[in-house]
Amino acid sequence: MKLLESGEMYLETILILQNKNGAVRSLDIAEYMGFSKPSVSRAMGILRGGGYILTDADGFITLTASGRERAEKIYERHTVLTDMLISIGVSPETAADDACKIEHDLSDETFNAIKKHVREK
Amino acid sequence: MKLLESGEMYLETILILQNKNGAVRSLDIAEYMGFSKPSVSRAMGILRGGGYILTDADGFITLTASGRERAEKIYERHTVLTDMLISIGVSPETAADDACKIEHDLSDETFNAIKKHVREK
DNA sequence: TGGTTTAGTTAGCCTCTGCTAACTATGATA
DNA sequence: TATCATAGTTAGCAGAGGCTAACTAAACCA
Repeated sequence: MKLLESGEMYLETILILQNKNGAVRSLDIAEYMGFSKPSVSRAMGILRGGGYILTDADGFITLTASGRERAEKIYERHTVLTDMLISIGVSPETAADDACKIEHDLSDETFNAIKKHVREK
Repeated sequence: MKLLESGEMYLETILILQNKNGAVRSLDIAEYMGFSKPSVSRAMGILRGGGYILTDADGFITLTASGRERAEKIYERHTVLTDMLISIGVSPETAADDACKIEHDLSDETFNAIKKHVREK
């Protein structure tokens, strides 16, 4: 099952909320992302179907191993790209916004080159 | 009228083909982008409606002033981003592919910071 | 003149990913 | 107990942007 950009955004959000609050519910995700409950509900169904998350009887959501791996990959991209942009003079807010937009699009080759470049500065 | 990412890709392609061949028809665009004729036909209708292109009686397509401005802006982003990625060690082909994906997403602030950074190296 | 190729359009389908409206199920409270 | 709030789901709409099938219209050729 191929995970699209929106799926990656949801996984990343789950990881962020999990690190911040411990437990994550659909409604937290909806509030954080500014999306409606049904949008999140459907997305969770897709992520569940793809084996990226588990939902317990009380509606609490956890990442599976593959979900966590994917979420952490995207989150790493987010932080590295944001830092890189800030380091060349972009304002923190814009840097985070733009990192968010491009973190899903870059090839591994390009991302690794950027990461290496940032480290060597 | 708001131009979306796909519209920018079409405008950029028209500019590239115009610079390469002089005259541009829908079919050239379809072939270059790997899209079907109807997809291009509809996109040209939208660009025409937005005042970005003109089509003459023989089906030849030209950019209006605003279309050219927009196309050149994107094309500049494409070349600057590609060069930047190559300069940090990304292979030319991957650099062009990734530039193509992110050229539409970056804010002006971020793009200008990247451009400045490339020039100062 | 009649058939084929070429270019473009029209109609309509599909997927993705937002949305609202309305339902269900559960738990708390008056 | 009856009501209300909270969380999630279901049904169905919208728009962007691909697609195929099938049509039109012009040009070219035997």
